[in-house]
Amino acid sequence: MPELPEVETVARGLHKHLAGAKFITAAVYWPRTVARPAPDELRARIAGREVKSVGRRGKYVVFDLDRGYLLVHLKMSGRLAVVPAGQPPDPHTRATFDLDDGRQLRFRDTRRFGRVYLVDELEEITAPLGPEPLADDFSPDDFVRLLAGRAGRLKSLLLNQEFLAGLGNIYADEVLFAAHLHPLRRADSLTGAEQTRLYEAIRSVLQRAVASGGTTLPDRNYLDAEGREGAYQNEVAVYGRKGKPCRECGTPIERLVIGGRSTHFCPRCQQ
DNA sequence: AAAGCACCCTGTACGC
DNA sequence: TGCGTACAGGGTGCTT
Repeated sequence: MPELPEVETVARGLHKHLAGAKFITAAVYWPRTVARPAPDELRARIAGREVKSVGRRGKYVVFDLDRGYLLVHLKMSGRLAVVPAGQPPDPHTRATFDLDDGRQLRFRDTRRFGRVYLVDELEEITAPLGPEPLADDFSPDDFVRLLAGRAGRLKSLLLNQEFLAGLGNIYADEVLFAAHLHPLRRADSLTGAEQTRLYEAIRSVLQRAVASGGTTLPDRNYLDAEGREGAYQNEVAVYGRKGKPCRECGTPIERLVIGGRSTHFCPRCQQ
């Protein structure tokens, strides 16, 4: 499931291959994949657009074009890859973008939840997003201010992209374990020390996961732009480990559902 | 502000 | 072996 570290890894891989490349046309095989504008209009407007750089905002892959932005949200199963000219089509391809050198950017997405956007201004899509947790200027004080007045459960809050951009179900659970905080804790009940611990956990878990190239679980729903697996699955402490011993204290990991999302935690380490 | 839920989808795990 | 069903996930939109 692509979250911040996976999207970051994909964006870096794409930047390597696409910086300076020029689109000539696009094809849309599943119309709903293109959220805006209409698929026909996207095809017309992408022609001649050059990729200045590829980056990330929250869980969106952002193609910074010479005019406007192409954004892709991978959701559950989306994958982006650049393939050589003439490569035979593969299953679940929802949209393709032809480059003027013959190569092709492909968007595959088995579950069809992923979305593509072509907009003039980045903010048209990213305005509701909270801050970037790994930004250099995201300070502990910023985080404390963000928490102020939040009465919800920590797990739900971490998943809220308007609170903080980029965490998904896996890393939210990993962050709470690293911070030794119970997922059902109310955000406004944290002591100063706990707020700091949570801030540090968010930063360190995400940094380590980016350094590992993300998490590829056994379902292999995530592969980077080059088709490689991540390595952070080897460091996962709680996610998907229900019943297995906590790596710190040996207590069996428990699972409960919060806000409709499965949540994994150590009942001893996260009181 | 927060919580709960249906919805969008499909591959997979499970029970019979 | 083969079938049907439940479930997982991120995000949106709706209701309470």
